[in-house]
Amino acid sequence: MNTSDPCLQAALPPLVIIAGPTASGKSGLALAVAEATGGTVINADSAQVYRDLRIVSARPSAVDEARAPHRLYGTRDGADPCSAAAWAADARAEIERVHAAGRLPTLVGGTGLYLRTLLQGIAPIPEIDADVRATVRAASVADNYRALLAEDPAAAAALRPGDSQRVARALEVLRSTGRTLHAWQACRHGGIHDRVRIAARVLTPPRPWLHARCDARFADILNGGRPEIEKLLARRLDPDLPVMRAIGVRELAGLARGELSRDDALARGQAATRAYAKRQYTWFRNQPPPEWLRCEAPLEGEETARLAGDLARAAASLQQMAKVDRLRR
RNA sequence: GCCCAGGUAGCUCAGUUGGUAGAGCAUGCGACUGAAAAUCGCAGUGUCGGCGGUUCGACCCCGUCCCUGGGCA
Repeated sequence: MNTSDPCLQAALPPLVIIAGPTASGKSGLALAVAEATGGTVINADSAQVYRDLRIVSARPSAVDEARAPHRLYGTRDGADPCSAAAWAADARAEIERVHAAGRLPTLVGGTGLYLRTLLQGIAPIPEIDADVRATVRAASVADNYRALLAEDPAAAAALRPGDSQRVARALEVLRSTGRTLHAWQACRHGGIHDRVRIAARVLTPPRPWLHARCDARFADILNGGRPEIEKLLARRLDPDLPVMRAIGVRELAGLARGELSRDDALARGQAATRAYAKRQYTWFRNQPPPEWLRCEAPLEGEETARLAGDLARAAASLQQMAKVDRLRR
């Protein structure tokens, strides 16, 4: 398909994207858009995909979910780790399904890497051999870095010696596939950015406002999340699994085991939430394309409804263009 | 009232046999190609409790006062 043809481009189906830091009001905005358009909300958050974390990941409530269709929330078992590529494949399928039903998909979430993988694609690296992975992940960063220096010096030179995650990834890709990560990354597969028309908003509210919301949210999680954490702990999952590393899990687990006081658990969880929000500000400030519009106003009062109206209108005009184009043909 | 231990970065604390100070966390900035709520990198800040003394020089030694915690009464 020649996507440089303006008529064909206009026929591309619309996609709303809402991104931004945690606790910025994304979910409420997505719900408002879905209600205004009869659309479907699709999760783009790496922790909200896990069934085990409803309260701790601040997933939309059952009441919210009843107001509009929600997809990819709590669909994955904690023992089954998600990944950027796995999520992108799921999201792609959901978006196609929603478009096939003639509805508007609204992607909402704070995991920048997931959104970028969906839109731009990712290197087509095969699954890592389980034994290779287990060996690499069990070793210390220092040992892995030393090994990488010997096995793939170029990769080692490009990474910081303390970057445990990336050092391990580079090493396990090389050992499992026989090719370097750099070689794999020469191409990207699966991106859908040229198959949809996007209306995107990045929420970047004032930092003090967001910090207050982060603190209040974690206080709620601490109060309400204990049963959920006890169930999760009873599963005795590998502590390196993503579910176990989600913000709040370590703090609530420490409290449940009596290793942390309530005040310490609260302070640590709030700090972790704020630090995470900071990383998201940095990502969304610098990574998305310039046509993703920013919204710096705090989402409170009428602001959510107003922004939702904007997005619904933007999506409607994209949809209208596609319909007119189909009639012409 | 007496005795003891302390008062150093926003917080918790380290330190200097006397040469004006440092880590973790927090905060800010940044990176980010398959566990990303992950994993990393960089940066700033101090009247070292007040006042006085000794000294070429005090955060460190001496005196005194204030404050905090503990003990005794």
